[in-house]
Amino acid sequence: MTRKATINDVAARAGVSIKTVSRVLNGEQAVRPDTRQRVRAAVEALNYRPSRSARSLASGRSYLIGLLYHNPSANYVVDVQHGALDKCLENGFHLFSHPTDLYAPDLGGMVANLVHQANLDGLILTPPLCSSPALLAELDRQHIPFVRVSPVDRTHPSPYVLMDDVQASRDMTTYLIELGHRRIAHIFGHPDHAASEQRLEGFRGALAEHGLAADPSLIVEGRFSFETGRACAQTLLGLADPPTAIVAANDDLAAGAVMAAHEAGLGVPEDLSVAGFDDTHVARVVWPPLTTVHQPIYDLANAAADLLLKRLTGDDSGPRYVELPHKLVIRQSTGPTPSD
Amino acid sequence: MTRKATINDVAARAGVSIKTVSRVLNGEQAVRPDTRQRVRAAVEALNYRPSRSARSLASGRSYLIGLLYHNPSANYVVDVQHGALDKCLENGFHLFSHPTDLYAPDLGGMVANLVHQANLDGLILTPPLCSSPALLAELDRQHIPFVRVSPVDRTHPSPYVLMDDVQASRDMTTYLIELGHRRIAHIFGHPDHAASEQRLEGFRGALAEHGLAADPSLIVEGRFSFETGRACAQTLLGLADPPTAIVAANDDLAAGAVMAAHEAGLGVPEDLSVAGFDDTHVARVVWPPLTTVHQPIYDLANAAADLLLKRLTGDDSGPRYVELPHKLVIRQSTGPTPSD
DNA sequence: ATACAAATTGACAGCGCTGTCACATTTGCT
DNA sequence: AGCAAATGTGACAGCGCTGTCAATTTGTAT
Repeated sequence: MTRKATINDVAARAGVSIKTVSRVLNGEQAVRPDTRQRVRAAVEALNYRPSRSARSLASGRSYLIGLLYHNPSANYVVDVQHGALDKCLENGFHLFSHPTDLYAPDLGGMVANLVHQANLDGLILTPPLCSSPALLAELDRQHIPFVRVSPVDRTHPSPYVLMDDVQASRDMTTYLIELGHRRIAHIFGHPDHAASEQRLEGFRGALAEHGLAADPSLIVEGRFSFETGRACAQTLLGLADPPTAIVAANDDLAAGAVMAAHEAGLGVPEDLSVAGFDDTHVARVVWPPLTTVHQPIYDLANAAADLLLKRLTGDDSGPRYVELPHKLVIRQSTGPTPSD
Repeated sequence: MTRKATINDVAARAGVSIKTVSRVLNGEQAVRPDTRQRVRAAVEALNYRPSRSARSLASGRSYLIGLLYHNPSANYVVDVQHGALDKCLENGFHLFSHPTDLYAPDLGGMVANLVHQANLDGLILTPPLCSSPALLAELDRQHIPFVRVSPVDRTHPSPYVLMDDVQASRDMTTYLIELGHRRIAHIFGHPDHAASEQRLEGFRGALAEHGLAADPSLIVEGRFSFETGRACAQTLLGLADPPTAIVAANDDLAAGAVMAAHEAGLGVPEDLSVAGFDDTHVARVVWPPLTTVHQPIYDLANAAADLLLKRLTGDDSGPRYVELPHKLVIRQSTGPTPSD
């Protein structure tokens, strides 16, 4: 292996100046097709890769974007990472994933510091970080470009991608109603995650549409975790008139609810239907496998990265936001109303 | 917000040359304490952060290390990432996580290309990548420094961190034997993952130590997945003389086995004990929660990064490898032999 | 052909840092 | 006190690329 080729080697081989090589590499217009072709060939022949550091030092941009998350679900995180990473690599960027504490006293400052230290060109914010007003404000103040994944506040001018949580929840609830359920409970997600509100809203909407009363005792607040799901379900099942179905705000909660049913000697779905949300790994690893809403996490992240990169490269022609479709995944944790 | 401070600003403020600032920043010895102090104060006052690109361009190093994985378990991946990232940040490095296809035709070339393109200073290899001879050979050939997490081949000269899989498996099996089990099955992990062999070895060792015969029909090969665990357990439970306990090579397999037991109408642990391995999220999310071996993934990755960074910064004084302790986590999926 | 605008291309100066090497200052000894 | 050996410090030349701006070539309308 010889020394790594530099732009000078390419220029020499193509018989042009380094500036022209630079032009070709950066897709600038003012290069004649045959010159462009010659440069491309030289790049190919030398297996030349521009140095990120040099390019970054000279241009002021780092070709690095950051993905920030504060999320207990490893599957969510990994899917988001892959979606964003693939798009970045496709465009010659790289991705830094970084766990970030939503509750940090000076969240905005921390993040801004991270951005400067690593010299990031932009950020992808996932829930619940994307709904921290303090963070958004600080990023705006420092002119740090960012996109949001599944935000709730659609008024902020930054680009975002999302799916329709309200509609997805409404669909799921409707599905259960159509199975014959009348007493349907909801385990609320987590107060920090604005999506929780939307899932509740969809739940209520479906009930209302079908003329079902919303019994307040059938709405209990979890924390997006297995343990809280279990506790909430225990509460629900201990009611004088317990529900025959539960719509949980995510899969972990649903898994906890399934466990509580088992513990109470109830069969799922014979005695109790349980629906999850997100279609994470867990949904296929509990017994019975969960009926859930498939959230296109990879695609959301991919689209988010796309939106951000377009901004960074000065292409403002595209849309400011992207909405991706959800899908109901019917598995075995839901069934008809118990016939007793 | 004014323009970001550069090394020149710091030097001016401290009344020294930029070279001296550079010395202080890089912990070089030849600087008098009071000078050092003055520089530190200036850095502090200006909230100065060296530019990664400039430093990297000038020094040839990138202060970036890569974490490569090919692993279906998101929890494993996320834990490894955090362990490595924390250590990197602690040392002014950054971490670049990258999924990598073990089966890629030219794995070595792909990785070498990635390393050059992103200009990585070194790599952390997780299983099963760390046991690809072709990959190791190519990295050696290109003089790319790397450390391995949980390797099996201890003869390769690269540093590594691991826990004792054989002993852990032996401990788990012994635990089941002490609960009274005599017919104990093993669901083998995945042929690509060398740890599988070790877990099998520990299993066999424990049996032998207690004078128990190893019935070949009680050892079935899974693929570290929920689905294969379920299928394997179905096979085992269909045997004329089925086992009363199963030691699975990871938690997903164990979760699948639990599901198979449920489907067969067997209670866990009343009729069948099931033990997992790794103590991932899944272990707490199935019913009943799994008895398993806690693998200190975060700590392993942290130690791996430490080993690598020490090498990179020229400190060869430390050990070449680190072994971390495992721990049995007893939950509710295991119990005494059924008394029938 | 001629003049002029437009399209291409190149020369060159940095970007902010580290490595080299020369110079200045101290220290340890006789 | 006097000198060599440490020790501490600075000047300066890049690292490989992009931005600026000027120079050159090409195309087009006379």
